[in-house]
Amino acid sequence: MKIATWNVNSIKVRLDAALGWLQQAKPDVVALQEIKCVDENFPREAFEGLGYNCAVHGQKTYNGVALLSRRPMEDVTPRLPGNDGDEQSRYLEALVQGDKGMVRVASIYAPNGNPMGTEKFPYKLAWLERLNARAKALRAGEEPVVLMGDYNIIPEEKDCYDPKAWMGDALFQPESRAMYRRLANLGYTDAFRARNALPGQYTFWDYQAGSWRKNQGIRIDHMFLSPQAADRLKDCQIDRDMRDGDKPSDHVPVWCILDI
DNA sequence: ATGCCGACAGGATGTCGA
Repeated sequence: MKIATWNVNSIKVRLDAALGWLQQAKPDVVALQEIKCVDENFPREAFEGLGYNCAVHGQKTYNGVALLSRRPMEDVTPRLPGNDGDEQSRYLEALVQGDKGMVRVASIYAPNGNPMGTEKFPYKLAWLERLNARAKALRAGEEPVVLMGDYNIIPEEKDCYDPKAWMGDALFQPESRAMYRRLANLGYTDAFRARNALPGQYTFWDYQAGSWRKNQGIRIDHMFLSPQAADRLKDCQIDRDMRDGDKPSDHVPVWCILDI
């Protein structure tokens, strides 16, 4: 089973690129982030035309997450528990049937947290705290779980082109990096790092300053696997070529193969 | 030190992203 995550930075602008990528990459399940549209405006028919079911937790202008799946989805649940007053659409969970068993998946768009010194950074940490609690509850179920998306966390120095340039940024604060480690300490595996230890493996390159041309990127899109999912991990890679296409997103897809 | 680019809402240009 091939499972992928991609921050598309507007599904409206990225629709043609997404349809082309789906036909070439042929994932079974896809988590999308930053769809930037309300549920009614999500281009369901286009994805259904390629054989995908859609689950959408949208929002006007900002944020918005979705799940695509060839197999029907069950237990479709938007929002992270822990703060009913949080209006931002950043989390969507569902249960999917594989050939050999079930897998629970979540599309995650963690807050950016910049600029430092504003309320945005505490909001980021509080949101990640809620994600940690959900991850802990799911781990207790001892089932295959994939928590994937844009975490807005640079885990280590080798995950960015110039650590000094990111020192003052919310994505590289010790508190942010600690939240990544806490997921690992719960028993979740960073699927990409389980397969590839090299530095310079990025998932995001800024539109500005020729970042892509100079390969000045960061790795912030992650797939965290519960122990039962990690046991079945066969491969995990970054579709970096997608940064080269026509009207590219600033993020590229990350995918893994699970024997499920 | 800041903007660079791109998307959005709306109909000019400010907000946001990372």
